[in-house]
Formats: sequence, C-alpha cells, structure tokens
Amino acid sequence: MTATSKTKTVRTRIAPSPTGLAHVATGYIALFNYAFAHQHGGQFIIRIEDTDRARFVEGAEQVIYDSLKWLGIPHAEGVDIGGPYAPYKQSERLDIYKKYAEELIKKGHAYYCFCTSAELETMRNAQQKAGKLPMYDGRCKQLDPKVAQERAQKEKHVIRLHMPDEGKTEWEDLIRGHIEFENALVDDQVLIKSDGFPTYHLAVVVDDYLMKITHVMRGEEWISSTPKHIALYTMFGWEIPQFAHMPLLRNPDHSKLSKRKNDVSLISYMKKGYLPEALVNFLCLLGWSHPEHEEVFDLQNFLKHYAIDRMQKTAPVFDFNKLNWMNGLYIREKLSAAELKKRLEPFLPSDFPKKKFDTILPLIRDRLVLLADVESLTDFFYRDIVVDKKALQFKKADDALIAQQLLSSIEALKKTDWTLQSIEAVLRSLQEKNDWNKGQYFMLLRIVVTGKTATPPLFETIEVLGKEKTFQRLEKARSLFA
RNA sequence: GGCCCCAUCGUCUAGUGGCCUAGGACGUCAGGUUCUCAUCCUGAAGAUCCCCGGUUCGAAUCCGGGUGGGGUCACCA
Repeated sequence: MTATSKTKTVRTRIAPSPTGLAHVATGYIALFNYAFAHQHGGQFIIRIEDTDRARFVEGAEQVIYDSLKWLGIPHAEGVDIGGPYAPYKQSERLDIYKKYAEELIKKGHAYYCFCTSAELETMRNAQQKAGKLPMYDGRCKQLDPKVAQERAQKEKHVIRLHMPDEGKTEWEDLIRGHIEFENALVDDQVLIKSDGFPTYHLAVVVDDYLMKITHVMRGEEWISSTPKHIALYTMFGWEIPQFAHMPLLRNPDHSKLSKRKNDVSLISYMKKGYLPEALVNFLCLLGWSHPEHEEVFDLQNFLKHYAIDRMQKTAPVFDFNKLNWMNGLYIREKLSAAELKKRLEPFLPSDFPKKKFDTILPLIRDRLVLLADVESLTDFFYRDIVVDKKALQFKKADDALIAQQLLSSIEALKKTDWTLQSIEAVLRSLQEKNDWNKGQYFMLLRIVVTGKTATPPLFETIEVLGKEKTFQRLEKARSLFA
C-alpha cells in the first residue's frame, strides 16, 4: 500500500443489476463491504449496473434498496439518496463510457469490431472443433484504424479491448493473496456493445475510478475477469484499487447458490418471517469468524470486530438449519415482547383476535422458528377445529372411559373461576382421583380443545381459549362417544 | 477441456510449527425436566485435519506433486 492510499478515504460499493429480486448474496457482499468501509471510517455506496437492457426488470432497483434497508445496511450514496458522484445509475452515464472507450481507441488499447454474432458463433464452433479454447481471434484488430473509424460511422459495431498478447497480470488479493494470469489467455473483451451500452467490464472500471472506489470487494466469480479490469486501469493510467474476492455462497450440493435450488431473494426471507438481525448474524458467520469466538452478536458488534484478515477463502454452504436455529433464538431471546409483537403484526391472519395477542404470545414464543409460523401455532384459538373420533381413541382407554373423562372434565371446569390456577387444580385432581393415565387423559383434552397433538401447555391453552369455546369443543367431542 | 480459486466433524468454523490423542456452534442421537410439542439442562456419536512425498527435533499449520470440489471461458452481470 502506498503512502497516498493510506490517507485516502476508503470507499467500497456494491454494484447490483436490476435483473430480478435482490439476491441474498447481494446482501452478503453488501454486509462485508459496509463493514470494511465502516471499519476504516470510509463510505459504502450503491451503484446500479443496468447496462443489460435485455435482462432489465422494472422495479427491481427499488427492491434492492428496500432489501438492504430491511437488513439494516445503510449506504452513503446511491441513486435513491444522491451523492457527489451522481448519477449512480449506469444507464445515465452512457456518454462517459463512450468518451473513455474512444480514448482507448486513440491510444491503441481498443478497436472497432464489426463481426456479427453469427460470425462469432461460427468462429467459436470452429475453435472448439479444433480443440482450441473459444476466444475472439482478433480479426478486426488487423483493420486499418482509419478505415475502421469510417466504417464505425455507419456500420453496426462493438468496441473491443485490445488485451496485451504477452506478459502476465497479477495482483495481491486482500483475501486470497497473489493471483496471476497469462495475458495471452485473456479474451479481447467487448467494452461497448452494438447498442451503445457499455459492458460490465468497462463500466465497472470507469465508475469505480470516477467514484473513487478504493477497495473492490466482490464474489470470487469475478476473479477470472479481474485481469481485464486491471488492464483497463493500466491503460487509462489510473491507480488500481485493492481487490478482495469473497467466497461464493453455495447450495447444499456445493454449487453456486442459485434460485433454481433455493429461495434466494432477500424479500422471500422477509416474507417467510426471518428476522433481519438473525439473517445478518448468520451471514456474518459465513466465511468469517468472530475473534472472540462469539456466535450470536448484532451488527454493531460485527462492525466493531470485523477484520478482513479473518476472512476464509473457502466457499461456504448456506445452511438453512443453522439459519432457522438462529432465527428461533432471536425470537425467543433477543427481541423484547413488545418488539416481537410488532414484528409479528404483518404475519397475523386477518381473523386473528388481536385482543388476545398478549395472552397468546407467551404461549408460542418458544415455539416460533419463523414469524410466519404464528398462524399454524395459534389457529385453533380462533378457527373451528375438526376432531376425528379415531384421533381420540388411545389403547389406554375405551370409549366408555373417554365419555366419562369428557363428562367429568366438563363438570369440573364448570366449577372453576377460569383462572389458570383453578383450571389446573381441578383437572389435575380429577386425573389423580380417578387414577387416569396422565398422558392419555391430558392428550385427550388437548386434541379435543385444539385438534392437535402438539400445542402450548394444556391449562394455559384452555384458559386463553375461554369458557365458551372450551365447553363447546368438549361437548362436541362427548357427542362422538354418546 | 483451458485458465483460475479452494480443501479441518454431515454443515458453519477455531487453529498461523510444539498448548491438538484437533476446540466451539448447527444438525443428529440418548437422558433429564414435563400433560404433548417447543424451550431449557446433561451427555454421546461424529474429522486417519483429502492423499502422497519433502522441509523440520517436531506439521492440520511451511513446500512440491496428485486427487477432489467450485468458478470462469457471452455484444449477462
């Protein structure tokens, strides 16, 4: 690192494309970019790379901001909030790229190419047949610059990078150390497409330079195109930023995390009821470990302890088991009751009795893994249940006994003042007095009043369910055994 | 296939030459608490540190070679 770069303000960025819902990997990369900038007192910004018109998705850009906001990762500059290097959207910077591409042509580092996609395909097929690697053969490089210049006025064309044919390109990756490539093996990348839009490779370099990005932290899938980027910085005579290639998130089958095999949009995590705090905590632990070996910590703690030298190079598998555990943990231990109530609000079904929220919540808190579980855990409190007679018939009791147990329970409950204490006292003494099998008897009542075999504790459930519904369900069950 | 990256329990990881007969977490299994489930508590199984060489008094840790996995080879990012 040079003396000047030490004094330079650290600036990092993410450069997502609005081609769909924001990917969890985008959040992952954003998190580490943010932490790095924060640690160095610098800025983390968002730039929208919308140079691919074919894949552009309306509204996708807003989803990116919403998703990162949900995660709690703030950016210092961006299309939505502006900043000193605006515009932050590449489609609004076309003139800039064109100007720099032309500069490259003048310097002899780029050239016009008039090959059609059909020609290129034929060329690649031939190369593959011959057992050679598919690469642009540079046929348009031979064109006389003046002739090419003239043809470019009226013919459809692209501008290609004239990659050096010899030597090698190398850099010290902040995460991986020394990496080098033979220049001869690097393709003459298209820089400006025939529609006048730049490709990623030109745009990213120009913008990172103009926006004073000092550290490029991105996924490892970019390693093999980094030589092209470094070549561009060199040709322009610009200082090359530091590169840090983060490990790729993987599917359980070890392939690159994809929406084919998993739910990967940040919005889908939100909708399922993952807490952003839990997801962030989980993400922090992929490829990075806490210096004090903590597993559960918040974003502030991460920001305080983050250091790039604790980054792992291995691509981690995204383990939903651990994420779910983390989410349940945050629900039951990290959120206050009031906060949990607030978070649960959007997940309550329309027929949920909000008046009973405070009494129901403690009964399900330890049982929630996802916020969206609230419905399946509470539905019997406010929806009609269906109880099958067979479900009530256990080996340990015949029909007559069951009928007796139901009748006695009804009578006993009628004598209570419907407090938890009295409900429990009355039912327990009934069970003890008759020496009924504890498991059978309480399970009978459980199924009768909830329709389920797994519920919150029975007495609390009855108390919250209320007199009316409890008696109604007990009577209905009794009628099955009449 | 070429190039590049990577390699510690099923998974996330600790480990930077002796403290490692490899530690923690998730998951799994067993037991305890208990009216079920969940929580909680206790315990267990689970890694010849991918393999083979080398350096060294000593290697999971350094070096080389294999093997395996992944990424990338577009007018997509």
